[in-house]
Amino acid sequence: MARENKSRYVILGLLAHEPMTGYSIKKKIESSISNFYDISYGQIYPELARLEEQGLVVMKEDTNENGIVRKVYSITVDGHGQLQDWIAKPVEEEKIHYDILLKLFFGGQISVGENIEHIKAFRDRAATKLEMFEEFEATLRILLGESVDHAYYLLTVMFGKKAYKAYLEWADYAIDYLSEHKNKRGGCCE
Amino acid sequence: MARENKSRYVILGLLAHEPMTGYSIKKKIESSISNFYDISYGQIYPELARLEEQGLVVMKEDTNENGIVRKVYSITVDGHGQLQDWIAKPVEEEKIHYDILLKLFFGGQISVGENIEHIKAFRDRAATKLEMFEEFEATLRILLGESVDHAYYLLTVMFGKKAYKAYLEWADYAIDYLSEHKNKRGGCCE
DNA sequence: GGAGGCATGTAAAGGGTTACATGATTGA
DNA sequence: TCAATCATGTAACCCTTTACATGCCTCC
Repeated sequence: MARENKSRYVILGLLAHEPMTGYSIKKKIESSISNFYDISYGQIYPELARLEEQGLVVMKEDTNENGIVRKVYSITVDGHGQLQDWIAKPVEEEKIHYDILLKLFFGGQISVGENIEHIKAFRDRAATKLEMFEEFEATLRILLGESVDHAYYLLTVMFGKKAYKAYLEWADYAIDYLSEHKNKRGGCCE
Repeated sequence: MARENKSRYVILGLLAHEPMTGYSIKKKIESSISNFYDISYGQIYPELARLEEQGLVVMKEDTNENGIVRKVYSITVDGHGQLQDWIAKPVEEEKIHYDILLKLFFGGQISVGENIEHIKAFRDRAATKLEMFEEFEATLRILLGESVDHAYYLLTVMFGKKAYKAYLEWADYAIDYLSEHKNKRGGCCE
């Protein structure tokens, strides 16, 4: 995590599809991969400037009828090359970095009830996300013929679906488990 | 992610169990929560100094028979209070931040074969981790009576088990899916 | 008139990794 | 003797978030 400057490749990846402004890059990320990736304007604009300097993207000012200027960026051949190199490189090892697990690991420091509340909140979020991914899946399966990209997008959505389904099942299990234990013995902190 | 200085609470959490040196804190993390949390010495030592300055831990120099000094840190009442406050606070929303999903989202930029290779590598890692979690589970179920902490530890292990099982199933599905597509149409980049 | 979206940025601060630096002990 | 483990730290650098700053347009 952190060493590789993913933001630059995500930006290049989106520009490989179509020219965009910094603002639209942000919006696109929010509407597509926000579940797997985050970015802020504080990263996008300086990164676009750097990419331009290095010749990986080119900027064209687009003035509309009202005289408002938008900076539209397009990917160059060099940029495309670096993008492909990055995508083809071996995938970084993944790690589960969830607050819930860290806090649960130290769960003995608070009451069983508080731990259950934490898991319930997690459970609700997982349920919402699962629904969302299921809707995405339905939509995508209809659009599937249109472009090869949709197949890859679908695979990421399927990951989300299967992952959150497992998370939800775990949460139900964990809540049951702790509820039982809470009843069996009074607990140290109840 | 990032705004809350988790490292300080993880350190406090471990010190709540027993006094430790910076070095042993690192080792403990590696042998227990390394799957859910990472830390480096570059974080531990300065953080311990800060915690001491703020009175959340106290340091005692422990000189052994050879005259070697170890700095052993213990948590204070204040430290314990802040630890509990943190654990009791609502859990941060979790996000799936996996390189594999980012690269797969841009999978159309490389060949189907390369994408399959990426997923296979992911699959193998998931299989290894799943096995590891299953072994942890078996060990923990035996030790379960010893301490309340083991129950919470078990829950995090169960999460790992269920998560990686789902990841593994997804990977098998994704490999099949792409293999089929590869055979159906030549693909743009094959 | 005001809210919300479009659009572009900067600056400070914080969190975290990597590399460097050092040195003793222990077991093979 | 050599590698590994115990043990403590610093410095540079990078990535990222948050907050601030600005201004136009459109729709209600």
